[in-house]
Amino acid sequence: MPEGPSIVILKEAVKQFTGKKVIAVSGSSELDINRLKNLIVIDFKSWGKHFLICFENFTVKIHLLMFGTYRINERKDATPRLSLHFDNGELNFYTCSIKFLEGNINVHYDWSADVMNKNWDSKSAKKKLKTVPEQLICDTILDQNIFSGVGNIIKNEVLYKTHVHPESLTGKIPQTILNNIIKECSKYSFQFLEWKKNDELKDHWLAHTKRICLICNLPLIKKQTGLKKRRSFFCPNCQKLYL
DNA sequence: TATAATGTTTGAAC
DNA sequence: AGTTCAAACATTAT
Repeated sequence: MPEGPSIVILKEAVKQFTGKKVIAVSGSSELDINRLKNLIVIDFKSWGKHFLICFENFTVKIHLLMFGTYRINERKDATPRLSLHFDNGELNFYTCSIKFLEGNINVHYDWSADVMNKNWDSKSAKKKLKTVPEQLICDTILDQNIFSGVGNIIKNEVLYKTHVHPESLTGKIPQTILNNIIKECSKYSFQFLEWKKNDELKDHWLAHTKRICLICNLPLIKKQTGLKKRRSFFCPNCQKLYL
């Protein structure tokens, strides 16, 4: 379900509750979620895959992990982890991780790391890349402190589009190529957003889950790569291995 | 039907 | 002490 763009869709979908008071709270969360009752939602934000419900003195951080879902003004046939009721509707979250972040939200996040944030800073990402030259690029791209919001699908597509082998060493990739990877991580996330909204995301996949390279017609390799051991789909012929 | 997958944290084991 | 790795949390498409 959730890479960064999916959380942006969620954020846009709940705008109707901004400025509204929470009139009822329920859910299976182990946290003291009753503290939300009668509080006013100041804002909804996101940082990569984190969905943030901001109140005056603290923020609720929701992470959908791999299988999390939500419903707006609807319910699933399951117990919500968190359910918020407003006078104009309800917001239900299922199978997610919930945490409280105390105080000013800006203290908790580096907004420049989020590839979809207006403060996204590619130069800052570039500096961070320089600190991990020995790391495989497939792991580096999934590092949420560098490319917050980028998930495994985006990783595979960006590496295919930039012709870089996922097992390349970050520090051995030429600067121009690295710049292109950084740019694509953000650019592809916004394309992902539009395609997802139109329910046509999979139609645009060039490498992810694919078997044949569109460029050379040879079979793509499917392999768990890097320390993160996430699956990569790549063409060893068209994607250069930098070592 | 069994498997694997858009993810992350935690804590045991080494 | 640093690393590596499995477990845990589930759900759903193939």
